[in-house]
Amino acid sequence: MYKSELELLNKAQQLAGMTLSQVSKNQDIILPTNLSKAKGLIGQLAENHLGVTAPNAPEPDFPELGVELKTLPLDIRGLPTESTYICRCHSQFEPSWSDSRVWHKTQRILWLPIESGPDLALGSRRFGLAQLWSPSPEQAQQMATDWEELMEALNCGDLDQTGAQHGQILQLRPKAANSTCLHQHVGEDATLIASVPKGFYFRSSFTRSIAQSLWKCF
Amino acid sequence: MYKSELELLNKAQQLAGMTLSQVSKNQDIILPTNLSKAKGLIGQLAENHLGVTAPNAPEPDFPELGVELKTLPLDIRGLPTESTYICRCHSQFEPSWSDSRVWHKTQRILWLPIESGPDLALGSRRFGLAQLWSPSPEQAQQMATDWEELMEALNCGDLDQTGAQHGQILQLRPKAANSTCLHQHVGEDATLIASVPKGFYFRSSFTRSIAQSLWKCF
DNA sequence: CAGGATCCAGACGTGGATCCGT
DNA sequence: ACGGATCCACGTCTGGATCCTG
Repeated sequence: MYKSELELLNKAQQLAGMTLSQVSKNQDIILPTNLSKAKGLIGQLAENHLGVTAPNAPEPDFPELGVELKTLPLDIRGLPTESTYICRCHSQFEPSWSDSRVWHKTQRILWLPIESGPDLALGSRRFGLAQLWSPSPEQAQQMATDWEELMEALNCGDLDQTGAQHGQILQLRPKAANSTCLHQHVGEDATLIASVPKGFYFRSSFTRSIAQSLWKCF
Repeated sequence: MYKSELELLNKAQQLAGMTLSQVSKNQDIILPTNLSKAKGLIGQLAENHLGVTAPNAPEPDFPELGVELKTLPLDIRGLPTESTYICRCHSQFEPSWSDSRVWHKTQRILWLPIESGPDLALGSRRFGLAQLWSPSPEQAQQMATDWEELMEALNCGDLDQTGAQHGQILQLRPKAANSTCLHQHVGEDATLIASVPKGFYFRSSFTRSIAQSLWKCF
């Protein structure tokens, strides 16, 4: 659909200053009073605006450009307070970092800021100025290290070493309908290990540093 | 749910003589004028009547008994005119016939006859007398041979040898939303092969022979 | 009329994230 | 404020088979 990153960026930057009320009206969508029962709504409004064709695919949102779209909720200080979901962790069939889903999803990201906070009515929240981003070489190196350590711990069955405490940039967190869900995976010695399904996330400390590097000039 | 085959059989035989109108009314379901846009309807009415709990599971409909439910449409002569779907063919992770899904689905079948034919209004079609069935030793042997030949051809990439012409009892046929769907599978030398997703079926000639052996005495 | 093509309902899985107790 | 727990939308897959054309 998009022929270049610039075309995509221009389209995304159209949203700057628009409220969720305006954007949802354009799409004939009625906003709920809060996000508790519609946690992915803002991301989907953004996807709709940009014409993402295969929202649920295990590839970047814009496969032809290799670009992934992420909304980035910012509090009144202009900083993210939450971690950012990247993708599921399956632990199997991922031989190396450079073939991993995490890497493919994070090579090139279109960050779309959105005002957030418990006291801010949904309809009046405004989008900010979208920006394209890639990890710096140092960041990419640290992500690789985090990923390899977490994957090795998983594959060895050291579930102790896979908690949300581990990893400097990446962390593993539960990713399931609820804590009763179990996912089986195969350990190094072919034993079966059951645990709650997990996903890779950017730590909120990392998304905070990204927000500062991108928008501190304003 | 059912404690014995006999209990299940009794429940299924309650349907004998009942029309689709009656059965669908009991379930508050409105019949369409024909099956072209609801091809699985009769099977679902039967499942509902018998209280099948996990209709989409890759196991028999009554796991505690190892029994699979199949409706069997019979024309005015009392013979099936169509093949009977068994299960999908994935070609991988199925080391032997006795561990195969085909075998697990066909060891023990509860056949539920239903009147059929293009000139017979849906609502007036009647169920027949349900009967339990297992393949004879000779039939089981032929099914094993068919399965092994088809699976080997698939795994060698000899797609020519996997058409609906092949197999005396079993046959492979397309099983997909449409012919544009592709399924990747891994050949013996780890090459990737793409083809339309396929399913295992009983040939109509085989279901005809079953119908005769079961009901010729009436 | 054999064999390839197709259709629906409902379960399941993935991507979208935020919620909320300690 | 950390980190475990949870919620929605919707695309995909599976099981239910019959349709339909050469």
